[in-house]
Amino acid sequence: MAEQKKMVEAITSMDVDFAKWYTDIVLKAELVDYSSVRGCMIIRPYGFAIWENIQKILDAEFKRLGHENVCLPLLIPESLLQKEKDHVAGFAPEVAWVTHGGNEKLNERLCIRPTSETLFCEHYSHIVNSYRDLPKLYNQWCNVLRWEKTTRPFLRSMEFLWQEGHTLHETQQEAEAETQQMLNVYADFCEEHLAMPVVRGRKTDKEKFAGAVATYTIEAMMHDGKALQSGTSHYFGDGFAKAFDIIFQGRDNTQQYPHQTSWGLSTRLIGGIIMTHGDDSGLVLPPSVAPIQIVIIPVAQHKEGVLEASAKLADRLKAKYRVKLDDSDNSAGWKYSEYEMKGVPLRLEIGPRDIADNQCVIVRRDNRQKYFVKLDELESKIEEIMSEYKLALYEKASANRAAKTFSATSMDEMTKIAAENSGYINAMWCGELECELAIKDKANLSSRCMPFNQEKLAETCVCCGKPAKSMVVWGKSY
RNA sequence: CGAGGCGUAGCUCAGUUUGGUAGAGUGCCUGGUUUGGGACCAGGAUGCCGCAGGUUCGAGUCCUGUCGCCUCGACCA
Repeated sequence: MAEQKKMVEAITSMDVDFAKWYTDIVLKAELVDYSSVRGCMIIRPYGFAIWENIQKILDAEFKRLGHENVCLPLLIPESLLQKEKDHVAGFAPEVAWVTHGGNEKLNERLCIRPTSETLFCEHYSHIVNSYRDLPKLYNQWCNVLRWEKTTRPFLRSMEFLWQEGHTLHETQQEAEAETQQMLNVYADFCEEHLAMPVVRGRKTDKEKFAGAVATYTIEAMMHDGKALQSGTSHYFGDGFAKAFDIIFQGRDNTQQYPHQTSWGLSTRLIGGIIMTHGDDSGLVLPPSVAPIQIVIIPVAQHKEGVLEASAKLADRLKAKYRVKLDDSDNSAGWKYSEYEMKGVPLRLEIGPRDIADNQCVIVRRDNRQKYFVKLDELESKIEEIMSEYKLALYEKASANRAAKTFSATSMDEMTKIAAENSGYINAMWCGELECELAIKDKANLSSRCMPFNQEKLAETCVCCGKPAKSMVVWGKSY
């Protein structure tokens, strides 16, 4: 493994100040710029390209599973938002209101969507009449706004981009299966495309979505041991349907309420990618979503034939990869640092010596390992290196998670571990809110989820000692 | 929303204690030499000192207010 040396003095080291390291990367890799509105970020081309790649992959998967894209309004009338009482109670503190149209005060305030359940419900109530109209499998890619108190680029911005799937089903079983299916779509996407291992599980009642019967989540662990809720999928039962009068005539000729789901994944995930794979030289991107997968850097480019050879390689690789040839006047060393900052998975160097030997040099972003590759076998070698690279990212992230996952069977043990470490603590729980609050109070940990992969660590609740109902992953979250 | 920190050149910041010509590094532009890990030389451009009031002969500096950003808590995708 090549020596890991910090090349870029401009970034704060992640061990010194992880939060600062994060903002340094976000700005210096040109993912975002701050805007003049608090908490709202400008997503720059390089950052947006990552999102577009995420979109492309997920959108294809949604459609493969039968979902259709739609576009609903940005504004929600207050009366509509108010219809489901748990939902409005959950979101009221963080909605922004439009009160005027031009100079005229509106009769009814309009809320800027924090999420679109209510809009989908209203629409569904118009278009669903029969079981033959079901299921409805809609999704939209859009922006939403939540009046957040503390904001950070990607991780928690007031306005953010996401997709929200909203589906209606004839039966509970179908809706529950949809909820699980979509959670797995997210989880597989994270693991296969983003090289981010996730824990799949269910949220406790305290942590679940406002108005949901059940909320499922995928939790990723960041490099500093904190958890990031990276995607959620909710089962609503027929609560929203009742509140919004969505009624269909069933196969048995009776009036019935459909069962509903929603699921979402946001630009927050980009923050997750940064904090999962990044290092002191900058961003480290998984190939699936990297805007540039291979950067070609001509060495001694003023010498005859170098630029021509570089351009030829770029054309050749463009058939299969997102490639950039940097023939700017900056020195080769400058370019190395620049594209490391930007997390480009592979760097291809080609100079006079390589041309003479009919080869090029390929360098991996994650460990700077160098490969001397004959041009005849370029594509096959790149494929090999790329898949090793991707695997290495996944393994590094898994190793970090394993090293920072603990378990506890008593409160003393739990508080001690929490005080000395950052990470997940697995512990048994009785299911009572009281204990959840007590754990927050004593160990400053919140429940991240009740994993589907349960392990019986003890018979009793870590907090109260009463019989335990499930194992919970506890931690600190973003 | 609580506690703390910060707003001066594109960026990072010094200058504020003790009021008196607006600074450095980096980046940017021009020309030349370089080019296998952020090159070098020479020349050049760039400021409503966050904003609004006030004190003063004079304010980047003092006072009041206000807006914004960052960090840590509380709340949340």
